[in-house]
Amino acid sequence: MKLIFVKDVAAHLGEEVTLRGWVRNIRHSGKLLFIILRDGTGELQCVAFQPELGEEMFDAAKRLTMESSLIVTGIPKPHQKLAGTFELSVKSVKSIQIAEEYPIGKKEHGPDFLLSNRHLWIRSPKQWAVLRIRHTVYYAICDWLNNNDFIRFDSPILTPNACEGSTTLFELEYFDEGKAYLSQSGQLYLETGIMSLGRVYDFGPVFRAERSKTRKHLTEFWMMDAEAAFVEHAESMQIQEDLIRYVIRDVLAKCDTELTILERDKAALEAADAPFKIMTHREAIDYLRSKGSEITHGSDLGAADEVLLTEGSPVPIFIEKWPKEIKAFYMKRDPDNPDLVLGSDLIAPDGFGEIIGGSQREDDHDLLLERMKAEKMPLEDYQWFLDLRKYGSVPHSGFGVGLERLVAWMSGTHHIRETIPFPRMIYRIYP
RNA sequence: UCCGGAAUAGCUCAGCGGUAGAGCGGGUGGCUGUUAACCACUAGGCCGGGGGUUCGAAUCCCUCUUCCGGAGCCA
Repeated sequence: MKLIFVKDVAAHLGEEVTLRGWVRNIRHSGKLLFIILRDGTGELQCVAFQPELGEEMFDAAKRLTMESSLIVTGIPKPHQKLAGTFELSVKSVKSIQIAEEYPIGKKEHGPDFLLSNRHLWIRSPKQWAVLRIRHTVYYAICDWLNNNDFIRFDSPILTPNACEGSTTLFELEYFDEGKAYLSQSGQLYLETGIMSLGRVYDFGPVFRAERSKTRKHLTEFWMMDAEAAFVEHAESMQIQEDLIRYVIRDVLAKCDTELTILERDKAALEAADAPFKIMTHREAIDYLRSKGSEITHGSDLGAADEVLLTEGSPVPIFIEKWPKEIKAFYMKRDPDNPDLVLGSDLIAPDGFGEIIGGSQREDDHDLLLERMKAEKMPLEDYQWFLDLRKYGSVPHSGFGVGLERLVAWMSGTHHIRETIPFPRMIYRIYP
């Protein structure tokens, strides 16, 4: 009994093999029975013929229901109807458990029902495909960083203070130390890491207690923050572009089946693997106004503006040099214009929105202190951060990639809630 | 938090003043090539909760609850 996975059937044609998995669907027509088996690596049609299986085993196999678990032995052969694919000629079927009436049917379902059944929904082909793309994107990011001298430097999730001070944090009691908060970004800690390791990154869940209710927001999401010493603004954007283009190529190379299941336009992804556009914030506003937007200079881009801006652009667009008022305290002033900061947002095509936020950091102690005072930040909580500007300060830059948004773009998934196994949103914490 | 929309069978929906419907899923039977298989039969309902209007309400009005979509904030 040779145990194999569905993905490997092509290598075992004509040879008796055993597979284990679940029933995606089952059909029978008299003495013929078709079981669509899935095992995590793929799907395989298993064909059982009553005279070959014997009446007893055939009748037992007919009692399998959708999502029943089973062990099936047979011989892989070319599919009789679909050229280029394979099917299993069944010798024996053994059920492990007969599934009860499965809640998720073959017809469409509403999002509320599916999210309430997320623990089962993840078995569906599109969810399977998205989660596999998530895996590929995650490791592509790590691969690129590891190959470009970045060292993994895990930042804490429990923190004594806010990173940027702007967004609402989840708060909890921390023994006798008072309040602690769930991290919304590991960035400030990463800035300490570069003074030891040169280039560092972290990758983990971060938390925002904002009452955001859009297809681009979760309260718990995964972010990769990278930070590099001696890297200035323009070089940082180049690093971001190289990283994202590597992810695109890796997803195209490894996830062809998944992209097909999701009906993702692969040519559009291929086209995105080209030099990214760079616009200043001022240029972006001018462009948007020329296209009919009501946006004014000095304002942040709304969701509709992001769509309008990237319309017709095959590649993502960097928006750089933002007004200092609407960006975080730690961003470095533009030496050519003190009203601007050397920050950039990377906007993905097709309305998938901002996938990276990055900037060169303020490395001058006094300018940083002045900015923190202006923001009325509790300075005693940030002495360690200010220390970095006292002991060998260097120019440095960093950026944060939102994993789910990147996966949404790669997979062509409209709503970010499908790009993480168990999405956390303001009105949903189950399952 | 604000602005829209929705709630009817397990699921997706139709019905929009006059006896509660379909498809899928479930059950029973039929079929040797099915692809969300097909065919026949069958079970399954406090029409989201509360209040009103009416001879009569799933249907009209008020209210509450829940969910969805969008905005803002951001990745």
